[in-house]
Order: sequence, then C-alpha cells, then structure tokens
Amino acid sequence: MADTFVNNPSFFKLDATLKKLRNYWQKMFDSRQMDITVDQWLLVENLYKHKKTTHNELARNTSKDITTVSRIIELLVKKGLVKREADTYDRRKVYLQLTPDGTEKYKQVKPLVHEMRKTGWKSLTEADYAELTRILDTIYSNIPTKV
Amino acid sequence: MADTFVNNPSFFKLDATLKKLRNYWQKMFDSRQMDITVDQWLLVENLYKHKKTTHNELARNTSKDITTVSRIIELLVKKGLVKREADTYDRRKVYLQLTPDGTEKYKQVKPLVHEMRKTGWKSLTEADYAELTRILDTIYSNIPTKV
DNA sequence: TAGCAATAGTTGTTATAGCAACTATTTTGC
DNA sequence: GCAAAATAGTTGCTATAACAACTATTGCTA
Repeated sequence: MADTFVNNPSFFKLDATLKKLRNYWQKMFDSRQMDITVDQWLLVENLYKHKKTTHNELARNTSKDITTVSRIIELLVKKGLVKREADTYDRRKVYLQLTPDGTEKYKQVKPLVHEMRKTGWKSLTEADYAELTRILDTIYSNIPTKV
Repeated sequence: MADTFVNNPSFFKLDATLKKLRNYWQKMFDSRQMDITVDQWLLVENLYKHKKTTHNELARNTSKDITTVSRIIELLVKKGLVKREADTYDRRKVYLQLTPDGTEKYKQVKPLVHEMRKTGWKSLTEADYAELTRILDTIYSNIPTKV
C-alpha cells in the first residue's frame, strides 16, 4: 500500500463515525424516554438472544472488558432488568438473564433501534455492507493481539 | 436496503475494530515507554499540524467534546508537552501549542504510529481505503445531528 | 492429595465521553 | 450605551474502558 495512505486518518474516521452513531442513538433513547444507555442496550439485546449466559461470555460476545460488563450488569440489576443466578455446580459462575421487565424493555426499544439502523444505511447497498464487513474484518485480523 | 441488513451488527463491528486498534496502539505505546495515551497522541499530532489553535478548534478537528479536550490538554500541560497562551484581544480565548518537549514527543512517537498504520492496512489496497472512506462518510452524513 | 495453576468475578484507579451548569468575556440588538 | 445573547472555557457528575490486584473456587499434577 502506498505510503500516502499510511498517513490517512482511518482511525480518526472510524472514531468519528462511531461517536456520531453513538450520540445519535443516545439522543434518540433519551428523547423517547427509553431510560437506557447505548451500551446497556447492547447487553440487553445480547441477553435477549442468548437467554442465559455468564459475564465472561457476554464480554466476549460484545467485545467488552469483563470489568466493564460487570459494572454495566450491576446497573441493569439495580434497574430490575437483569437477574443474577448462581451456578449449582460451579460456585464461581453466575448466570445472567433478563427479568420480565428486561424482556419488556427489549421489546420496547427494539423497533427504535431497527429504525436507526435503517437510517444509518440509507442510500447504501448490500454490496456496500459486504465491503465494509470485509474491510473491517481484514483490519481486525491484521492487528496483533500481543505486541 | 433489504430488511435483513438492518439487523446486522455494523455498530458492533465498528466498535470492535476500533477497540482492538486502540488497544493495540496503547500496548505498543506502553511497551516502547512512550508515556502517552492514544487520545493524548491524537491531540499532540493535531497540534503539531496546526501549530497554534484553540480548545474549540481542536475539539472540532478531533471529533471530541470540548470538555474532553479541556481535560486532556490539562494532562498534557502537566506533562510539559503543551503550553497555553491567552489571546491579547479576546480574553476568553486561550491558544494552545506544543512546547519543545511536545515537538520532541511528536517526533519520537510518529514513526511508531506510521508502522502501526501500515500494519492495520496490510493486504488492503488503495481502492479498499477509498471504499471504506466512502461508506463511512455516507453513514456519517446519514445520521441526523438533531433528533 | 497437597499445592499450584487456572478460572470467574469484583474492586481500585486512571482516562475518555458527554450533558448540564457555571464563570467570564464579547457581541448584538434595540 | 445597555441588557440580552452568544462565545470560550471550566467544573460537577455519571457512564464506559482497561489494567492491576484481589477473593473465591475449581482443575491439574507431581
């Protein structure tokens, strides 16, 4: 790849796009009184799909640090959207699942998220989506895990 | 765009890629004793390019909140990399610029950043870069600023 | 089987992100 | 010219991010 590209701010563009997306989502959540943050939503969505999971799995599924998951879950438990349940056989493990209120919250927020995703992809094609996916996946796999 | 795509986790993929990039950069900075964070670097890089600027301009240029810029600058001033200078005519304004140590830091970190950017783009072409830019710009402009 | 390593999760600390509220100036509009 | 609006920046607060250190439990191995 030509040297000029190395100076191009792809990091910056990724960051700027994600920040604008995140702000848009949060403002929409707030204006609709959804009473939830973007990252709390991402965990709720994941818990809805997996029904019953652990902090560790949730962290892997959402690309979040386990400490971050632990603290967000703490907030969701306080809000009554998630409940913790100890594993009978392995007392280190704690299973997480949505409460009925949590499931209700998911169903309430979901259509809004659906609309926002459509808004973001307006005027883009399925080929564009595939391209973005391919390029981001390539960058992701290019990055060493250990330094 | 087909409905299935609305359910695809582009937000998640952007977030995961950026997080891995950011972690990689930070670990490389740490292992080379650069004594700087990724976001501190982004401000230093911007100050090197613009020589003399204000908090507000810096915030616009870096897609950061002005409060965030204010606090990162505070850290950079404490490290002796940036100095503040009041405007003579408009006493609300504060100009920011790199100190000699700040310029030195820029020159020290720059080659590493150059290498890391090359690593991220490994096996991608200039056309890929153009595609990514186009798609991210489209998403960016699709997002309403007001909700 | 005793001791050590690995696993699951929490807590402490520092940094970034962003909203609201605030001070201090400067500009605008009547 | 003066009050209100706009601008520049800081401070308070809450949330997310990640590393290090910690507790508790389970698995492994000599």
